[in-house]
Parts: sequence; C-alpha cells; structure tokens
Amino acid sequence: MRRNTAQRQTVHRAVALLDHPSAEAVYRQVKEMDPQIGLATVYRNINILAEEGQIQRLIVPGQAERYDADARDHYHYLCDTCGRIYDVKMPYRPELNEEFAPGVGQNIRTHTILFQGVCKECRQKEDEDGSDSTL
Amino acid sequence: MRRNTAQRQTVHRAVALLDHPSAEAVYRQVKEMDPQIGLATVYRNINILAEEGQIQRLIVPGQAERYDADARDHYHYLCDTCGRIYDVKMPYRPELNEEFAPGVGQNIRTHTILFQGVCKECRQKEDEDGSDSTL
DNA sequence: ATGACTGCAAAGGGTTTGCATTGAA
DNA sequence: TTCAATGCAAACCCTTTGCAGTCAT
Repeated sequence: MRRNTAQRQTVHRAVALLDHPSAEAVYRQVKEMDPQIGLATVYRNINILAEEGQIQRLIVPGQAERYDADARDHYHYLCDTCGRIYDVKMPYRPELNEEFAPGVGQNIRTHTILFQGVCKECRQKEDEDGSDSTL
Repeated sequence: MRRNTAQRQTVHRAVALLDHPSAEAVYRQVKEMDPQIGLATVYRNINILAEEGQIQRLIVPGQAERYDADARDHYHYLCDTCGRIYDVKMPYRPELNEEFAPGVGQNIRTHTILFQGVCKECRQKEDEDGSDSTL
C-alpha cells in the first residue's frame, strides 16, 4: 500500500511549480519548502509519480531528464541554445500510431515528438549581440 | 585537420554492422576487428561521426544512447519489453515543422518521433509463455 | 615537426541502492 | 504493529577528460 507522504506531495507540487525542471531543480525547489528532504527522496518520488502517471518524464539529448507536471500527451520543443523545453500547442495525434502500426504489425502504446531549433528568445539575443558587436 | 584514422573507420563500420547499437555494443564489435582499440577511442569517434552527420545518435528512455548508421531523417520504434529499436517505415514529415512553427514564432531545425509499445516478437513470446503456464 | 589521435586510467554527472530509522496506515 | 518511505552515503552506470605517447600529414 502506497503512503502518499508529505514529501511526495511536496515533490509533486515542486514539479508543478517549475517549468520542465530537472531532478536537481526539483530538489532545489523542494528544499525551500522542506529543508529536511533528501535528494534520494526526490528521485524516488519523481519515479513513483512518473510510474503512476501523475507526472511525465522527458528525455532530452545531452541533459539530465526533465519532468512535466502536465501528464497529458503533448509534444515538446527543445531549444538547442539555452536547453529550455517548451510545450508545443500542436494537438496530439493518436492517428500517427495507427498510421504506421498496420505495416509492421507492431503494437503502439504511444509516441513522443521532440522538436528542436533555436527559440525566439535566443534568436533575439543573437541579433542583439550581432548589432552590438563593435569589435 | 581531421585525420580519418583506421580506428575511426572501424568504429563507423561497426555501427553499420550492428542494429542501433549502444556504445558498449560498438566497442565489443570493434574489439573483434581491432583488439587494440580503447573504449575512449570508440566514444570519441562516435561523437565525431555524429557531429559530422555520418551517424545518428538516438536517445531512449532508461538506456544508454544508441547509434544508427543510417543518418537520414527517419523515425524509430522502441520496444518497451526488450528495449530493441526498430526503424519506422513511415516517411519523414518535414511539414510537421512548419505546422507548429508559425503559432509560436519558433525556429524548427528538425524533429524526432519515438514510437513505443511491445514489439511483435515480444508479444509472441508472451503468448507462448501464457499458453505454457501450467501453474 | 606538428598537432590530431590514441590507449589508459581517473574523474565526472546523473541516478540508484543499502541500511538503519521513521512514521502513516 | 507493520512495512512503505525517509535521509544519508556509498555505489552505480555511462560518458568524458587528462596525460604521455604515437602517427599521419
């Protein structure tokens, strides 16, 4: 029987409070809410919450795993420059699963899409840096 | 100036020979072709080949990175049970990039799709195990 | 002769695990 | 009372790095 401890609730709230945080970021947030809490507890609870489908685990190239308090299926965008993750408004397309399943006779439970590029904010910074460049 | 060493060629051939191998698997294969080679050399060359676009790096949940000698854009399917990665025949859809870009004003360089489920082979094994179950 | 590359071993980042203890049911 | 959960430290896995030596150009 699972125990729904104060720590677990705190971890869940911390994930919801932050924007696609890493475990480390969750830990920092959680520490402010409950300085007693340990890193292992954060990891353990993140894993339990993900397993229960209450949060979503995102894996991104070259970085620690990130978490998303919005557990509904949706797509993500990763900025190649700042590493930030954005939610993509494009609606989830369950039909993509059927579209490829028949051919291979495979069973598809889900799919994820990760878009990548340089986000608006980073491109603006680049522009500024460009015009400011008075070598 | 890059040197295109024997080791680099061996690593490239090993990746091509195997089916979405991990670095560890590449290392084992490479060892058979050239027992002298070191693990760090495999990692360094994998990174160089990926950087040059000659192979593709795949990241999958809960596993080491995998590599694909087919560097062309295509989608992948990960079996939740055996962890094997399959190429998906569904053609790449560059239009997905435009489809979401206008709304957010984001710049999209590329996207990846990872399908997940239990592969045909694993489902057959499950069936066999099921019918054999004579508790 | 140069400097990119190598092999080795050690270090690094991120995550999990063992253990004695605590606390929710 | 019980056993899931905690906090801590150590262990773990995967990957990168420092270094002295090597080899292609």
